[in-house]
Amino acid sequence: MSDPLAQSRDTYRHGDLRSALVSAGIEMARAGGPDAIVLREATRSAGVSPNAAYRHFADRQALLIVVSATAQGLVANAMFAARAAVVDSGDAVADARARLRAVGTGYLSFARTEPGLFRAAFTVPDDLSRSGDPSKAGDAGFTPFQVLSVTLDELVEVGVLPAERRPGAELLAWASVHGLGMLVIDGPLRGLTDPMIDGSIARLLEMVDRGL
Amino acid sequence: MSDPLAQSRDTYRHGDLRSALVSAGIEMARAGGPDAIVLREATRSAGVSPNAAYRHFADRQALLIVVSATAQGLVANAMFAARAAVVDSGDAVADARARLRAVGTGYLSFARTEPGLFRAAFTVPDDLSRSGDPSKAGDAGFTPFQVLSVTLDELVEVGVLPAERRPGAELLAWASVHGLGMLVIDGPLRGLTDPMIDGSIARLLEMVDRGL
DNA sequence: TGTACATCAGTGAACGCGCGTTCACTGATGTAC
DNA sequence: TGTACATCAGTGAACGCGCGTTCACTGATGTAC
Repeated sequence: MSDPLAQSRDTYRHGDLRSALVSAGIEMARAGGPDAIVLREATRSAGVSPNAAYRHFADRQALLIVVSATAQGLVANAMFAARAAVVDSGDAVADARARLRAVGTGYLSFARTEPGLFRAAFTVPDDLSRSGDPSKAGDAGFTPFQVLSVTLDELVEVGVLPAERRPGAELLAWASVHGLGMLVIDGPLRGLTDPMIDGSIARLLEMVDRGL
Repeated sequence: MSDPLAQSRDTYRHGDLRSALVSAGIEMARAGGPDAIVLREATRSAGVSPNAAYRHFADRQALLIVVSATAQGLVANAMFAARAAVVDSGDAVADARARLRAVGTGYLSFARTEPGLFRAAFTVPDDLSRSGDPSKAGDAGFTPFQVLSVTLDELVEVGVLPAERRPGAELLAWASVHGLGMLVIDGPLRGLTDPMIDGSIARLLEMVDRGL
């Protein structure tokens, strides 16, 4: 538009096709979850021929994995932001517990406002062995798992969580919150009203706090 | 084979095409989850033309809903059986708690041994308003939700669970266990070894028991 | 008991669809001399 | 500074695929008289 030299080269030498495809994938996932990620559609919205995608991804699955990792980064952002929004009360114990609740709330808010991305993030072939993988980190550089981890560490430091119960505690907290998310966005609890969901979240987080 | 009159009539007047399609759907879901349920494949395995399905189901989605309900019945069976397998110790309190753990264990055993059916059961458009729907009941006539409910009721009767915490307790227990199941079969915890999973299940159920 | 007939569970053929992926290619770019 | 050339990100065309769904139909069955 501004550069007279750049004419029929808009698609040739796209510039950053890889990330354009990932962005398109994210938008498709947002709208319909991981199954809605369509390779051809991604190339279409990048203004490129269908097979151009194969310069950057081995196949559809490869794109899907990157989109999933990116979505995990977005979840991490939401968790991190919710954590950061907890204001210091001066009571270290209360604050640490409030931060754990905030992390859970952030996770579930994300699930509810972006169910498609949530499912894309956590419903794709890939395992915990890579849960520290930087590709899944958000802006702050943490993965969802790591945000939860540091929050639990603080509970130990502050003396709320006995050190011997700390190992593996991520799984317990994560499972509870994740299950509620899945039941609510994709499962049999889909019919719950917002206030009912809010109430359930609060009670669930209480249960985790008490039971950890 | 035995009846000489029944020759070219094997497909004409199939007899019970509807349930043959549901059975085929169950097998497909078993192998690959709800997305693997293919209408044409169901008619193929029933030995019938593709459009014959439309005599019994409005569309693919209608079959899917029935298959999902059937799968929920199978989950209910697993939960009920696990519950029934708890032997009376004479200590009513201990027994009630053991039954809750058994229900959770049964649920997660099902998830692990039949991940495809598990996902078909709980990942399909349908909501809690129908969670008492008989179509989702197993052999004993209970839905998964109902098996959990009666088990929680017993905890109240026995005095373990304060009555004021009873309402909505299903959601808390269900969410925790469901989340672990999803993370393990379909999510980032897929890489966990069986012993690790067993350990997590035990700890999760402890947490629920303590936190409810 | 026998016959006419309505019912309705199945057939056969076709539709439009869009997907993922492969092939041999082209031509703009950056690099070595 | 200019030229030859290798690189490699894109093109264009095609493939095979199987899906869900609709249409007008047929003929076995059960029912009414």
